[in-house]
Amino acid sequence: MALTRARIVDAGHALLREQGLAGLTMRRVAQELGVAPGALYYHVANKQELLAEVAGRILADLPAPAEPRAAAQELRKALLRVRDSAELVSFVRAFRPAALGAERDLPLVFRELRADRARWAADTLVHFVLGFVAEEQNRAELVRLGILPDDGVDPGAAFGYGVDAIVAGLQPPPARRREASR
Amino acid sequence: MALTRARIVDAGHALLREQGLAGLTMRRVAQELGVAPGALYYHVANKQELLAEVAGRILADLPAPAEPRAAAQELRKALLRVRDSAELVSFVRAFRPAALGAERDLPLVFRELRADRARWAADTLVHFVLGFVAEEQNRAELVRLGILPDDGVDPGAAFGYGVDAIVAGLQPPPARRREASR
DNA sequence: ACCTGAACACCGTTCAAGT
DNA sequence: ACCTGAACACCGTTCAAGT
Repeated sequence: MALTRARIVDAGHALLREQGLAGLTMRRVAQELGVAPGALYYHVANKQELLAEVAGRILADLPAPAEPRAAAQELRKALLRVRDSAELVSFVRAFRPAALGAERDLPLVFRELRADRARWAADTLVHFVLGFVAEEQNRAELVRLGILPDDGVDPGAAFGYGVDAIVAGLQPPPARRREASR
Repeated sequence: MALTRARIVDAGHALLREQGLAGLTMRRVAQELGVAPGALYYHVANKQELLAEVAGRILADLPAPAEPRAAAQELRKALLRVRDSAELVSFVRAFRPAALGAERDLPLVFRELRADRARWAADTLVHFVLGFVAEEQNRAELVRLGILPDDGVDPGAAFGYGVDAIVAGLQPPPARRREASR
């Protein structure tokens, strides 16, 4: 079975899901594929490039956003499927600005709300989601390591509260507001 | 000069400021202090504990928040003084929940706005700030490495836009709203 | 073209031994 | 009590050499 870029990304994706960012090393990817570590560098320039590719996989099958609150919920759901993914996506967003999955189309949704600042509005919501889920996943890792007890609290309610507030605040200014929620 | 916990944290803080998270290693901290790496472990349990202490330093001299928007601006300003600090603070928040600096007092500010959900409201704002600044700092690191060109765009305006929207959305529900901004 | 073997310059952490 | 020296089990990346 030939070593390909796709197989390397698959192995990286699986490793991230199962072991988190600490378990996603070039050497382990190589081991998983039964090749020497150096072999990876024939198909991938460096670890950063692999991480970018894996981040793409995580957001690949996000449904096209129809409404901001649903989009935020879907984004969180996709992130929670893979350990440490919020941190990774934040990192990759820094050099692939907003070209990730259906998150890319979020400004289109906000265009109807406020055509002037659709990009800023979408980024505001996304930054909240990433900040929220990053902390959520960091805590989950600490619980897994036995450093923190599982307090059994579901963060979903706090998340929904934040999303509702932000989407409400992103509506056009109070002066000419029409159908705030729907 | 005796090796103390405080001197170790100082060295870690300096290293983070100057070299970022990648430059903050136990071995470099030891080198900076002229001791063997193992010596650190007599004063600090592990790297994680050192990171938590450094995060405390970063937020130590935040002014007490009087108003949400000012608090968000101050938090961003404090974070931007130290490379990679948003990621670090997010990590530390996961196991020292909201015990960091004056950020701790933010719920008090929101209590006047909506006593019911002061904690969630404060966290919503903080998660946005951390998500925003994390991406901002990740981008800055990539520019420093020459991987990304400096596009010269000031993120301050986008940040202010997001903060304004979120704080507006965090007001009590539209039905009984009084003096939304002041 | 594609991969191996071996190396280089690093990591965090532990621990016997010294003082 | 406090620190050194040396080791252990790792990293990402490079590169001559093989096929």
